Amino acid sequence: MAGPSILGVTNHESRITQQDRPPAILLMGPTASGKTSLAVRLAACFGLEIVSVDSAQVYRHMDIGTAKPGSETLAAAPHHLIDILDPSERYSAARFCADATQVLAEIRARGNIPLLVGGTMLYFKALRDGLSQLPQADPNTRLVIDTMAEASGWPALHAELGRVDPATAARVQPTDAQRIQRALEVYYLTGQPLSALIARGRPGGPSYRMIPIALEPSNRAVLHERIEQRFEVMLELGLIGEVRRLRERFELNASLPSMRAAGYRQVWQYLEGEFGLRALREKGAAATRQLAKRQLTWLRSWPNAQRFDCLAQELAEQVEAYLAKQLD
RNA sequence: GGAGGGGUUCCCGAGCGGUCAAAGGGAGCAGACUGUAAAUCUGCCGGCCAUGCCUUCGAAGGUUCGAAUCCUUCCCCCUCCA
Repeated sequence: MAGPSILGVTNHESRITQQDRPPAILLMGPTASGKTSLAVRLAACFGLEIVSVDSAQVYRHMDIGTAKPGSETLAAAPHHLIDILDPSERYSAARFCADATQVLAEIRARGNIPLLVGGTMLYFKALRDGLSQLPQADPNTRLVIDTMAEASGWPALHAELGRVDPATAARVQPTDAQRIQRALEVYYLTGQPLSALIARGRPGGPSYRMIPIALEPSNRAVLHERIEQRFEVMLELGLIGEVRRLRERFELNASLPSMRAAGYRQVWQYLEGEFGLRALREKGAAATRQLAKRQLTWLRSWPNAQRFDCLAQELAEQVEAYLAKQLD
């Protein structure tokens, strides 16, 4: 099931009705930019319903390392799409689209305005632009492809992709195992090249009037400091124990999306004895800095976003003032 | 005090007379991104008036057409014997 585009603005004729559509606020920012506290404040201030856009906070029992809002916060400001899966399960952009679509409809039915908050930029984009009609991930097919890759290597599979789907092969690196696998998976499942299915367009029209807000640090070094301190606090709060308990309670392995999340992956490696506590500190923080960097790359390319310095003292007031005008 | 080993570009670490601004890795920076996205991948990574020039391989000298690579002295670090 492909998720329809519910927030899209790609449809030109829809601009006329832009003002008629109900608003949906998008609060986007890198990790450690203070999204949660700002969201909680805005929700209280404007009576908004918070919808999490976060590929890691969807997992139950992954609380410390995902900087999930605490129970008191959640009680005061409920978040949708948090704690909806076990760490042994797999989520996806498409499932997010479907889930978000439903949640947004419910919020709308209640007469409320949604505040979508998070840092998973692909999910935001999928919501904005929609997703093409494509088959969902198939574990068996992926296993087959992995087996082939082990035997002949990813460049060989890239060559194979070049035969069945030259267009996709041309834009995917021979080293990009993940995308080669996905493209081949789509082809094996449907008999159609991924590029052909994508060429049919993305279904769904815009249903909401998006108000995109981007939080960006005016000083990267300060964000880095925040990230380092926060990872340190996570360790103090027992991140290692959290992962240890997850491993006892669930059937997990290092290749699951949940265990590849920034911080979790490094703790996993630490528990496997790959390195010590000192290296864990460095690697965990570095992984988080790199995540923030990729998020910022996404944010820069987001069109028409209202941008705020997440390090500003008056951030909350600034955003409040902006929103008050937008929702007027 | 004696015997060895070592100090290399932000970090780790190769190099051991020219093909070396110096392998590789890490970090960092920039970018890509359609069901794994907190993922995956790509490029850059001493400086510059830039098909060349300048500064760099602990410091200072020396050998040589030519040194990060050889010699001398000095300064640090590590191991071992005392």
